[in-house]
Amino acid sequence: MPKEKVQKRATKARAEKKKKDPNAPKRGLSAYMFFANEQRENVRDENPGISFGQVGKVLGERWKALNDKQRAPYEAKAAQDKKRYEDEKASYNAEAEEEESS
DNA sequence: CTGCTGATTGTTTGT
DNA sequence: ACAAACAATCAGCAG
Repeated sequence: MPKEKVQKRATKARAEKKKKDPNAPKRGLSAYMFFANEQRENVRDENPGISFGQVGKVLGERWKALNDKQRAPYEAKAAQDKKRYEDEKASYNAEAEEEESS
């Protein structure tokens, strides 16, 4: 039984308001982002002139259409991107510590 | 120790 | 510049 995850997001609105972190270490991207970067061209190429709504949906379908192996490269990228985020977090931690020290 | 939540990431298109 | 569908994420916090 999947837990009803009511994901309510408002994009930038959150970053603008809700002040949580001093330097906000923004996490890394997600497999979808890398996958979209490659597929977006392919999808639009097969669906010339389709609107964002169609592309977005079709894109998602294709994403899952891939096997774990196909997503592997994207997940791998996501993993690497996450590492990048780790660096931000590191700086964020250092800064937070410094601030505390100060 | 475990799980939940929130914030975030990038694409497309349109105004 | 931002809004939403599309999907992943996953880090930090709390009981």
